[in-house]
Amino acid sequence: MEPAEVSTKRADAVTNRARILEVALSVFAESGLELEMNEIAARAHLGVGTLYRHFANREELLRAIVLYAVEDTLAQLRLAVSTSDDPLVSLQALIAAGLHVQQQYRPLFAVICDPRLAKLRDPSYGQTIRTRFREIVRELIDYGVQIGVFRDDLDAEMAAVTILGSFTSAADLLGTSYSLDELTQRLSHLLLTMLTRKAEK
Amino acid sequence: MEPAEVSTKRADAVTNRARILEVALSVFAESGLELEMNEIAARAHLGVGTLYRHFANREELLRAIVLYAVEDTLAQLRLAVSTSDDPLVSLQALIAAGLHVQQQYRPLFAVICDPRLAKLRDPSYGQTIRTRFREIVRELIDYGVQIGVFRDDLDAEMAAVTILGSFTSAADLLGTSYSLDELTQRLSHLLLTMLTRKAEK
Amino acid sequence: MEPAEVSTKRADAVTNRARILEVALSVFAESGLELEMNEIAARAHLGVGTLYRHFANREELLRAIVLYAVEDTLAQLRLAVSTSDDPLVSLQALIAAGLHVQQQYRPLFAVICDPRLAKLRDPSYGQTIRTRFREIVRELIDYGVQIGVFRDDLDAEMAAVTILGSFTSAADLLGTSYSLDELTQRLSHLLLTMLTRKAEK
Amino acid sequence: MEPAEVSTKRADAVTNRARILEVALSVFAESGLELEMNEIAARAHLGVGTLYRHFANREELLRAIVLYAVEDTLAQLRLAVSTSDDPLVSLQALIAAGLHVQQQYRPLFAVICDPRLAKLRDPSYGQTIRTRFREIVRELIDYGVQIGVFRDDLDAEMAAVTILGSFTSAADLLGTSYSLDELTQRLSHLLLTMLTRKAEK
DNA sequence: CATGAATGAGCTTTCATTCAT
DNA sequence: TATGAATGAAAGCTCATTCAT
Repeated sequence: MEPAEVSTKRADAVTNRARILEVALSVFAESGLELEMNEIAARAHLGVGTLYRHFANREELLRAIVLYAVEDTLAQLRLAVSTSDDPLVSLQALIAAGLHVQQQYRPLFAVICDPRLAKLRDPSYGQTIRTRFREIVRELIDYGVQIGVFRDDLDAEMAAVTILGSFTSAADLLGTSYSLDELTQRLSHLLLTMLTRKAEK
Repeated sequence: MEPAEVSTKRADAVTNRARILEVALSVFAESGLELEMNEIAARAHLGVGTLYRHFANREELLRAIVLYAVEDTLAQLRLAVSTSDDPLVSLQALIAAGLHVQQQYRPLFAVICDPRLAKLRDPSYGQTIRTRFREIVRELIDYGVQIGVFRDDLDAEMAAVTILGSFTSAADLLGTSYSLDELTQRLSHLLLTMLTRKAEK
Repeated sequence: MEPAEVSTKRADAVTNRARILEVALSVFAESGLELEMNEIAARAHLGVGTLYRHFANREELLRAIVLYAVEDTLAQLRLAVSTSDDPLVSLQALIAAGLHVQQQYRPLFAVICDPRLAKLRDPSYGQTIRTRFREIVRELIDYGVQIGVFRDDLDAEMAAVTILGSFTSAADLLGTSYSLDELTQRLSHLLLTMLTRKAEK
Repeated sequence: MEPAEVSTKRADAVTNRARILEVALSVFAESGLELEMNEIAARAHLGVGTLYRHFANREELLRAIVLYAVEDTLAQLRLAVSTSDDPLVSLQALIAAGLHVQQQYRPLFAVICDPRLAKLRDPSYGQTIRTRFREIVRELIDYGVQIGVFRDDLDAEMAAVTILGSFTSAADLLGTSYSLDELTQRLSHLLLTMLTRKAEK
């Protein structure tokens, strides 16, 4: 059925790195930085030696995992933001993406501020990541303020940080009680309410 | 032989448990769930054997640490909230306490959603903690809405979650760039702005 | 019978380092630099963990072994040389000691010129050892020449090297065919013959 | 299909075996018995699989290396000895060859007495090698004594062993301080001095 | 045949836990 | 009762060997 299945071994070799990373990401989602090489090998139906052929050691694999998860998350958030010209629509998409990504890479955000991450990358790496996350949301807010959809009395940087934090805390504190859709609905509603200046008097 | 000595030893034992916990908390703040029994014993100037006299095993010590940190955090947040009848003042105090506690027990919040925590307690424990955190903030919001200080179009539960999340994310994403005071000022201003319905037009 | 046997555990702790070194030396004599931590632990009737309590890692243990064997060998050779004022007697004692030490620390001399030794010690270490070995024999020769017992037309440095080499090669090439005593007798006779100028004509 | 191609392949195969052995010898000269199959394959620009086509396993390769080095060394020593009818000239040539071969196959002599070598060959092999080395030098001495060039009061067997040992120890103990030529000059001078009975008084 | 990716036994090292002192 | 040396299960990593391509 699948033409990729024809050449079993050499083709596998090419895709094995991707397979390992895929498995490693899911193990990471369960165990965080404490993932075990043996477990990844077993789950990928590979010998440990094969793991070490693709990633020289545990650290390098962790680096690859974090890099992948961070970049993928950033990509998902950016994509969500760019789906529409309407900041309100973009925000909703961002929230959906933000909550979704919490499920996908559960321990990622815990790891971003983990002191052990510093050992994996140069110290500036964490700082850079944080800035990149903030900037995505911040640009959306700035744009929304600029075209008059969001209120103009916001500390955009802090608002971006609060929004990002709401993804994690909504998933953590309410994720077991409500569905992802419900959370998305309610968080969208709340953030839209607070970010827009309702017509009053 | 001398009863005075016995009671002294008892007193030492009590003191020891407190000292261990104190030391363990500071080790926890540095290393998270990966803390080592030997390090704690050494820093408490005790033999490991003595450690095991107070905590049957590593798990129990971790449970005690998390319990202590959680209860202390809840107490600090509750105290902050109860400092004033004015929800605006309470909110500011809550934010200051929330940010402060992030520094004090850095890895605690990362750990609350750590899959390994589930092994430490019965599954309902995490749920209970989450509810207790939410309720503190939620009551403040409800009260503020009730007396007309906060806007009445809020999803109080979700707002509570967002506020709690903003503590962690502000500390994580901006903690290295700004002082605790600055963060407190700016986050207070932002949240007050968004939670109150500004008189307009 | 043995009073040392009374206090079983704590006394052992004190002597354990010596026990490990003793076992390690005999394993070293069999396997050279390739000795295995597990084997040493097993032969010393200790858990591996105990090994690592006394020697931080394999390298440190190897360093200790080589240091011990080298110093012990040097001491044995020096002691032998200093047994008598008569260079002829000293030489015989040196030869006996040199052959004996070949049995005791078989792979030691192979290791002294092993490139891996350089990783254990600073590069100058090997050079220093070699000089110290040479000097012991050289001083004996110089003294013997000085008091007219050895012939005066010798390259003392090279003669020292040749004598040292004869210990290893005699043990290697003839050690399986003759007893240590026989080798000592014959090598002594040969070297005395060659180092002294027989009255002739 | 084409016989020409077959023979080409055959020729390649033969060349390959020689190339592998050549590479293996140089790796052996650097790393001794610890040589790695991958490194040899890489340095020979071959896949490991091809290595295993020529040598069934690591042991067999080691056997081939040692066999080659030993036979080559024996051949070089024999050739040196047979260059002249004059034992004095032969001895000088032997010394030059002996020191040269130390550089060429540095770890070979260390390995000859390595306990692990015993596993590579039947126990008699080492014995046989040792005898063959000894006999080369011994015959030279016997001949020299016979024609009155060397003194007649020598234990020829032990003298042979001492001469062989001087090659290794001169290379080990002085090889880093002097050139090969210098060592050859000085060792020749020393051994000639000691082996000949100087005309005196 | 040549290849080199895959394999896994085996080695070093760590650290929670025990127990003789 | 406090101590910390001893323990060994378990984790990371290497490298000789196999086998599908």
